[in-house]
Amino acid sequence: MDLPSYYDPGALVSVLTTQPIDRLLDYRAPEGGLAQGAFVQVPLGPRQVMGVVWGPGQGNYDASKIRAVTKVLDVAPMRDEMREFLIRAGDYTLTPMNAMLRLATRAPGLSDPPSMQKVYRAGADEPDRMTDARRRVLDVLRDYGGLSFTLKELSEMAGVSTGVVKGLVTQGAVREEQAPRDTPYPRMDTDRHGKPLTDSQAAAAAHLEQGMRAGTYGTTLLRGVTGSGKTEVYLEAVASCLAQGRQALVLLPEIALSEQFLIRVEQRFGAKPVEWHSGVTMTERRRAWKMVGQGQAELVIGARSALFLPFRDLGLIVVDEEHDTSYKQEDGALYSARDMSVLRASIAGARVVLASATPSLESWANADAGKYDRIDLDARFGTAVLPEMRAIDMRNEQMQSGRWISPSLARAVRSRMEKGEQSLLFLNRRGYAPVTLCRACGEQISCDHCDASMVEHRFLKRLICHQCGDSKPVPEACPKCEVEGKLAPIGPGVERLAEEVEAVFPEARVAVLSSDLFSSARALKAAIAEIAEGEVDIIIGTQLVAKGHNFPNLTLVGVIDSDLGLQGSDLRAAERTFQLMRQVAGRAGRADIPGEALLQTHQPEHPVIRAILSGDEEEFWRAEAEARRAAGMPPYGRLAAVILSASDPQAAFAAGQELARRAGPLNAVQAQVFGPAAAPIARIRGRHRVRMLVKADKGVALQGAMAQWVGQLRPDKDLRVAVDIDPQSFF
DNA sequence: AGCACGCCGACT
DNA sequence: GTCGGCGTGCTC
Repeated sequence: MDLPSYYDPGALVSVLTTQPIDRLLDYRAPEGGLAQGAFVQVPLGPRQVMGVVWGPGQGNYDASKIRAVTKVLDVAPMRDEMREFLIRAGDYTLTPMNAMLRLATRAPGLSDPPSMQKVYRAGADEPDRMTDARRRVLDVLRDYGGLSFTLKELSEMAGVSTGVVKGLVTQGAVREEQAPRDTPYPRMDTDRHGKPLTDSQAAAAAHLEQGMRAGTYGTTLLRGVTGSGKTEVYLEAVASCLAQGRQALVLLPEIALSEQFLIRVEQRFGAKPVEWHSGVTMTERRRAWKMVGQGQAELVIGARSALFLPFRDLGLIVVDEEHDTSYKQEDGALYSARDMSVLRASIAGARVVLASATPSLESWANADAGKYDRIDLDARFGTAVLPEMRAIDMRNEQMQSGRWISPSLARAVRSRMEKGEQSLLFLNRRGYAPVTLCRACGEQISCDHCDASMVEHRFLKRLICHQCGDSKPVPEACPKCEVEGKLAPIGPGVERLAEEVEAVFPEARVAVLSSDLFSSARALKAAIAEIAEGEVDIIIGTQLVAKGHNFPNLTLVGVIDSDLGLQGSDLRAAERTFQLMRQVAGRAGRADIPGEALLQTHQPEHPVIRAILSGDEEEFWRAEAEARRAAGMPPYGRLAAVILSASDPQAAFAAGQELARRAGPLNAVQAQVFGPAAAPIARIRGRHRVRMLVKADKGVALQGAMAQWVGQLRPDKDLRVAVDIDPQSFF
């Protein structure tokens, strides 16, 4: 597309706004003209809204009604590369452009004039009387030749009160100036050296650096078992990218964005990188967004939304824990941050590193097909070795009812405790009990708004719906038959497991790591630090512990229910279980003591359990890939889902049936339609959900057909239609 | 998204 | 009579 780079004052331009209007609006360029891609504020009815100059005016609107752009915002214009990325990502995910623009402008106060602050630098005059305190202030300013500081910084550095600085200002020895509050980030020092690399790490790093030097798009799958030093390896690629003067982005699942990780990056590059995630303050967000756009932020460590930052010259995207399902989620748009990273990089001429101990089948298949390079880091860093993994066949264990720790597992834990080592009991279920049943009438307490079962949380003394977050006190009597004292918890959650641990190991120091038990990230960090220092004998944890914490004294991992996630009709269940177990097992024995992982299972001969125990991942992937290929399932076929939701269940279902009848656009591309059927969670927040599934061959232009197909539904205020291309769960 | 316009029920 | 419910449609 050939667009002019500049529009003269009074010229017609088309503007894409963040308002849900599915077309461009024409405006007149203001005094001073407009750059292509400029971020602007424009009048829309009685309001002022944000937009981007998208191209020349379309001229299809009554000229007398066309208004002028109000003002040009003080931020770098959108680059063509970003524009193309938004268009293609929007086309792929069937997301309207205004929603794409909202993703790309998720920083507050972009329309505000640049916020200023007072800064102080050396002045021309000498003070009339020199004192000790004044001397120190002037020394600081001289030592940092020409730099300026805020009042607080300067007085603290000089060790004087702010009054001293003010006094020097009236004397003319210090100058007070206005400077923008959004300041550039410190430069990364790529000459510092990281931890010494092992031979295989050095070889992997060299491979990535060679790719970086090519200066063109390319994706590498970096497969490395836990503790193999993936991070050190990809930080070398980051160093090489920064040394070329290009920007780098490291994406992490939100939960893995820990202080620990940031400190590691700071140690490597001598300065803090830019952070981008939900916890970052408004002012910092705006600063980050602007500086990234000006190329004055070199390295961003962020959650998936960081992918939409306006990089000026992006050279590398690292997607760490690339298999993590939280990369695919809705925040206004349904997109996979992993796939979109590859798209963005291919447009920007950047490299991608997909890092994981347990890659997604999609990435494995892309590497297998030669679309991605692949590097395997198998050697563990230092002396640590992979844990020994064994199954505990629960069919042979003497289990009491209401107990979940088998005698074999208990023996193993006890023996670790005697040696002063730590054990982790893993159960991926928050709360006390997943189900509360009435023993009088059989009623199961479920959420009033969703179809999910309410989970008892005994620490909080409430029943909580894990779907919508609604909660209520645990009732005394059954809400259906009103019999008192007959409600019984069924099945284990981590809280109940903690109770059992206390009964079986009364002398043990126990910590429960579950996201809902910590009010703040700080509390969680403190608990993790305590565990790392050996203050705990037995750790009970949910999925939370499967992500990158290092507990050197942890030598035993017991998986309470390895069968959780094997059953069910979700095609990805096997893959998820495999990944999770490899990761949890990877917690054990990271230091110099060999670890042990014990999986409690009722089906030790299940292929997934066997593959985990054998450690033969390639075999697992190959078998799984073959099954998917035979079924025409992703990544060897394509899927799309439609979720229809309405307050009236009949309305949602009727819309689904209408779509099923009018499948013409899909038939045209030989796609099959399944459904309508109740969605996995058929009710969320009082809205009834119906799901349709579309299956097509790979290589089919599915988006166009889907858009046409869904477009046949006449708009209705109550009915909501969401299309999910490449859904993660299928049923 | 907002906000105005507009066309029908219970109040001063 | 008229205040106000929120359905419908427009915003360059």
